[in-house]
Amino acid sequence: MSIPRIDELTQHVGRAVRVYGWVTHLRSSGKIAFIVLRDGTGEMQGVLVKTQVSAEVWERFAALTIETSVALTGEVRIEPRSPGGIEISVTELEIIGASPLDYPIQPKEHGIDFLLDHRHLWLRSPRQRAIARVRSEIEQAIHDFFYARGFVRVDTPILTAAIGERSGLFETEYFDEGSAYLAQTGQLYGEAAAAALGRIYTFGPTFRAEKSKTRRHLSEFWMIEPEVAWNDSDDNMRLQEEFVTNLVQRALERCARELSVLERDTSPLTLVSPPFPRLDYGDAIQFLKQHGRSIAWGDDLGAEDEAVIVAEYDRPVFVVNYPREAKAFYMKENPADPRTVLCDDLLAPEGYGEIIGGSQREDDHDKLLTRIRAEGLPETAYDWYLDLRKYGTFVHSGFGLGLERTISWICGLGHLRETIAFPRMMNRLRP
RNA sequence: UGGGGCGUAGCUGAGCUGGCAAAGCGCCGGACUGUUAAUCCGGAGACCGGUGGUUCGAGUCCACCCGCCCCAGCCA
Repeated sequence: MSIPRIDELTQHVGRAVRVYGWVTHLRSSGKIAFIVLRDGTGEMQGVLVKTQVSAEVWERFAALTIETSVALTGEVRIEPRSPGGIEISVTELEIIGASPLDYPIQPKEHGIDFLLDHRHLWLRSPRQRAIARVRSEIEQAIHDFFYARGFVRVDTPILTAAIGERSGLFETEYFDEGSAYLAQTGQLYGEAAAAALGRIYTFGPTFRAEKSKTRRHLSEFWMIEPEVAWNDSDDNMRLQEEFVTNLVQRALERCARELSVLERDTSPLTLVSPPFPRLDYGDAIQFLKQHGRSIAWGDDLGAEDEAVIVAEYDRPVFVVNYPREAKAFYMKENPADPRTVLCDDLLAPEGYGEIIGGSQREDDHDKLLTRIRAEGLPETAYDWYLDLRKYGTFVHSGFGLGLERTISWICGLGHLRETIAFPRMMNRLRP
């Protein structure tokens, strides 16, 4: 007897099979009973008729509960009335693992706190499965995109000395070396790798100990950070718009079913194509003033400011060349206006905000050292980073794409916490 | 960390100016041979987040504490 997965059942019509899975739904009408079974690849329905099964099987059905794991044996039929379109006439029903009556997740509304407390079980529900599949598809698309363009994937350390940016760090003891910190970015290591390999990208978890409680922040999130030797800031933005367009297209092509489960209106996504508008920071400030925002040159853009800008366009928007003080120390001074740096933020439409931060990197050794000192950063921690400018400096650029923010936008979600299997937030370390 | 909101049955959630704590889902018992979150009849299940206070009387008013949600900041 063959033991197909549910997504393979159409190849077994007319034959008897055994299918393993979890009971997601039970219905009974006296002498006929239905079991909806889920195995991760799909859903199907088993039907039992009392007069056609043994008394033992009928009694076993009566004992079934939601999320019991079972094996159903019977002949496969095409059946339009079945969820999944396929049905098994059950002749044998084996209970693998019983499930008590208090299974907490019901097919109804629950509060978010309750759901996150039961995240390990919530993952089994259709919406969460759809999001997980979109995430997996986008991750694969990322690797495919860079592989096709000759990029080398480089894995950067998670335990680091104090380097990176200014926001909060998670600290831990590290042998005799004092404190280690969970990485906020792999970028600096990516720059070293770019000098060795030309075009690289990193793909890994990053950590921020900021006490932020918003729909757009997690303590642990995954970031994709390409770094390309000899790319200037314009090359960098062209790579970004091509990359983001590619990911959106991939989701539209390969995740139509999942996006439908998520009730995502895909029409805004179909508009995403290069080139994305580029708005100079100074022009953005002018624009915001004209729209009644109280903002001055030098200020960073707030969430409301971003929303006003994004509302003007039907696709992601670059805001480029911010004032130096608003940005990280490693960004290259803008030759056309030294008050600013060669950088870009990519703002996603529909209120999703920043999904990418990118820049050309400062390749002048002395200017970089001046910046490190001006920010009061520990100079000794950056000696190796300065070496990249000492031994054959090179024009290079890169960016960081927030995976969860990108998934949240593509799936049309209200909060980052659903985009990752086990989200880490300031008040949530379990499950 | 600042501003706003919320906490009532396993879950969701009414409860007005203080006076016997709704309902739905789930669960239990019963009916039903094609159900789709099945339907119909019956049932159990609540020290109303905690501590103190006001009052003849507090889920309701007050103080403090705890927890959560939303917004802002930080950023991806």
